[in-house]
Amino acid sequence: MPWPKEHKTQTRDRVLDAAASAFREAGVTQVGVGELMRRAGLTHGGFYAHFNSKDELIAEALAYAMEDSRTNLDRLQVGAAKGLLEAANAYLSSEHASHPEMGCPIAALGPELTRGAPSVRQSLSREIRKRLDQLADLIPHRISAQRRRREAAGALACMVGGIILTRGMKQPERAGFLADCRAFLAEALAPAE
Amino acid sequence: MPWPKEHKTQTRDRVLDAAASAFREAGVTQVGVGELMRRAGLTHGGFYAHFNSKDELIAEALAYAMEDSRTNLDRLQVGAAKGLLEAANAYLSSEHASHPEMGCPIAALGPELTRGAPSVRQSLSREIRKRLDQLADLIPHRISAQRRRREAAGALACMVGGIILTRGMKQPERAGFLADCRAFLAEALAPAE
DNA sequence: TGTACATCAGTGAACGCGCGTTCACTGATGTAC
DNA sequence: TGTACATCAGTGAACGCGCGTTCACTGATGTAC
Repeated sequence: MPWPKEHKTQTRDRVLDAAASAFREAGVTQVGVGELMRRAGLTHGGFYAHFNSKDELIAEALAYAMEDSRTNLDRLQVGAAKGLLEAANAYLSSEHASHPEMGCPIAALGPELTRGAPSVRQSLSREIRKRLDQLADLIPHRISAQRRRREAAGALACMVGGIILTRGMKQPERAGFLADCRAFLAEALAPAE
Repeated sequence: MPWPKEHKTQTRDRVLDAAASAFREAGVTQVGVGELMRRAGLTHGGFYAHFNSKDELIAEALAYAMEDSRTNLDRLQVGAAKGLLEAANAYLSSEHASHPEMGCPIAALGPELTRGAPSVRQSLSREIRKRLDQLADLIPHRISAQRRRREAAGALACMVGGIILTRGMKQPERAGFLADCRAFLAEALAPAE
């Protein structure tokens, strides 16, 4: 083993990290393999020593970005989410709206990923299910499972749609719209918790 | 005037119509000028007699698609929307989820358009504002304007996010998730109307 | 009514460019002696 | 300790391809006589 054993893994992770950011920032189709390798400090030719195809990278970068965005959103409320509404409030923040490259990949790339390769769609559906389960788990377990599932669905839809719409608006309107989304959810989720 | 005066307008509309469908189906970056002209029964070279650039077409196709999707969604509930909840139910339908090419362009292309040219972003923000106003207008006017605005915001976020998430899921899970979103909104909007 | 003409919608070759992928290679590394 | 070596992570030229855009042209059309 002529190289330190972790060396290749570390390089691969650097590419994955660069991809997760760049994709969320500029879109999956707009960012090329060459650009990603450059961001990772390498040249384009080495890419295929780490991934079989760009599609394989996209599928993996999605899972990586989901984990990354969860960490970043948790940090926004200093400490892990105590409830569904707190998680939604951190998600529906101006910080999140203005930093897609650190945020939720479903909001940044959802529709584009839906049109992607089967492996990408597979990864997307798994990540959505995971996120829904995580959110449902933030609701007190004395509430019925059916109701928890429904509230998680409605809240996640509102969160993803809210951030996407905010990013489509001009600056002065954004904060008010986000506040409206948060207030809407606060009222919708109030009776259940 | 060697050609019928409406001839050029009609051709232009055919390109616009083809673009509105193709973009929503496959994404703005994935559909080329050549493909669009082919769908309109023409060759690629003629494109620039009708539009200054692909970006200009995208901006116009967005407005065209918004109008088209409103017509299609109205048809889903046979006759115009009587209230915000009815509009949301038509929007959060399996038909809409499985036919992006006829549906809401924000759900199909939102994030991609946000990264587009200034003219595209301009068009997007105008269309979002318009849609919000239309939805707020579906709420009885005895309700305060502030509350109507808030409910329109929350509902549209939930609608857009709901369809995007549904499209990211595998087939067996979709119907249940859509039903959850509709039930969530039915409860959230109930007290206000 | 029939013909010559000016208009201009649409054609298709060509442009420079960047994409994803392949592959023969280079050269930094840890190991063996 | 010092040197020769095998390994393999990373390099960069090359591939075929499709993109958005330009432009000299063709040919269908309504009009003028």
